[in-house]
Amino acid sequence: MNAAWDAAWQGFAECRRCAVRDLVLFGDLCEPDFALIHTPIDELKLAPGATLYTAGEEGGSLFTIRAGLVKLVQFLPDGTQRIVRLLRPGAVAGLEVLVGRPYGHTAVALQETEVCRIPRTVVERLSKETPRLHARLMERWDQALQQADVWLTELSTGSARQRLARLFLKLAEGRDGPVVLSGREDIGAMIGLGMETASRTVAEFKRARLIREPSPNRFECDLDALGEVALGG
Amino acid sequence: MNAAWDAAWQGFAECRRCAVRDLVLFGDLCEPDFALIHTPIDELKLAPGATLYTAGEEGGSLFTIRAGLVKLVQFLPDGTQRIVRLLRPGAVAGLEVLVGRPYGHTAVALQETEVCRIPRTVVERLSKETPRLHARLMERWDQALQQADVWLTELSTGSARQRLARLFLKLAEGRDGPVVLSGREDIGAMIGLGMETASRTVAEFKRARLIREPSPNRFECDLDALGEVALGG
DNA sequence: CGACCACTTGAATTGTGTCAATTTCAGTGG
DNA sequence: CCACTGAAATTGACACAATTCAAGTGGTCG
Repeated sequence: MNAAWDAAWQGFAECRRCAVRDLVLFGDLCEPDFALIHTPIDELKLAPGATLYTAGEEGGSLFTIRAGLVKLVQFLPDGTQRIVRLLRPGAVAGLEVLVGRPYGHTAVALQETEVCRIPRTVVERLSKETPRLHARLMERWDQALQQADVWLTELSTGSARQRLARLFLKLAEGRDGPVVLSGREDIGAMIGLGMETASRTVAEFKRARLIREPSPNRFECDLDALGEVALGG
Repeated sequence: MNAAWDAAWQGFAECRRCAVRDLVLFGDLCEPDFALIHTPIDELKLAPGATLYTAGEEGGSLFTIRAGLVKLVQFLPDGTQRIVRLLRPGAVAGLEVLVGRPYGHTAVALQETEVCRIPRTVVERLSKETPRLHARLMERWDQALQQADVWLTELSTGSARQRLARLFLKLAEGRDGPVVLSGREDIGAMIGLGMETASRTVAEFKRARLIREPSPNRFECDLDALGEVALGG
């Protein structure tokens, strides 16, 4: 199954006029730089559950997330899966292709998601010509690394209640709408717990009115109360 | 307490003649590039337990590890600490200074360790002039990120026995001598377990002859047997 | 309507955390 | 030389939290 089949092609990107350009990779480029982009940059739209790429694939492209939410999944020797990171708008997926590695994770959309597919060659070419891109690239590496550390210290440490509370806080931060997820299984895979424990703890939070779930997998959170739980227990 | 006090100054580095140059950051530089290094690069020697830098410090330098072993520690809100990564020869510590962030961790030597202190300005200057350094830098970002993922999936998942087995395997890989560590507390902090559980599990491994500890904190490992435990339970 | 799927809930089991007592060992000073 | 001290490691007992297995609920879609 080719990953591209999951994605609907939306058109060629006009980076120059991109609405979220300063969020993403090409924010600092100036007019002459754009002339260096010779390979088309596709805009893709992913339905929830669609696979962007699969671990082990030799990837020719990296992706900037324009809208939505993407999970990076890693499979353990015993078959179970663990969600290693979440990518939100502005983040970049597949940076590892820049060092010649195959994709290290499987990337799956959790919501309606829009991405730009940037061929590796484009980044490499720009990288040689303009130093402006370097800063952005390093910021993205740093972003990813910082998030990895957070997941280890905050989402893989402490009791189930603490982890779940921190997860909701993370997902809610810098956003006003509800937190949208994709099921109990994924919640467990993010905080390193079994599905049943995740379900139980979510139910408990609902009873305690820390969260509401007006429609399936859409959560409204009481941030202050969750903050208490995240620390205390 | 200044972190520099923990370190003994060894001299100015002669990068051109560095014995491990191709391991580290400047492996691809050619003769004219070295002329661009105007700020001295110090060589430091750290005793076990010495602090290289502290989380939150505004760091002016990054460090390449020439020999030894360094832990990156992050402190949790409740005061406990978690070891997020280990740096072995060839790795780079403090990459975050390149994006203008203060150090994100506290870096502490676990063994006798040698490092080179490279001022941020040197890297930035070289970065502007030669693209050869970029590839190396990205490799190091990638290395760190990959290790972060491994720690999450292999050292923070599964039973205490599995985690400990995987830890020893990780530390033993690509090396022939014994695995040298710094105490049970640290073992626990690496695999996300309490000190008592770490101690108990180490004792159990010794009884089962999976490991031997001929002198304190030096471990000889039966890799095959540990491999079994890492998977099965 | 029945099949299927995700979620919920229950009960028993196991593992890990916690608190506390004890041992070992290296270092210090009488 | 030996008794003291303090730090790190070990061990035991107990409580509790999470996994596991299993049964049951609720919804959606053919």
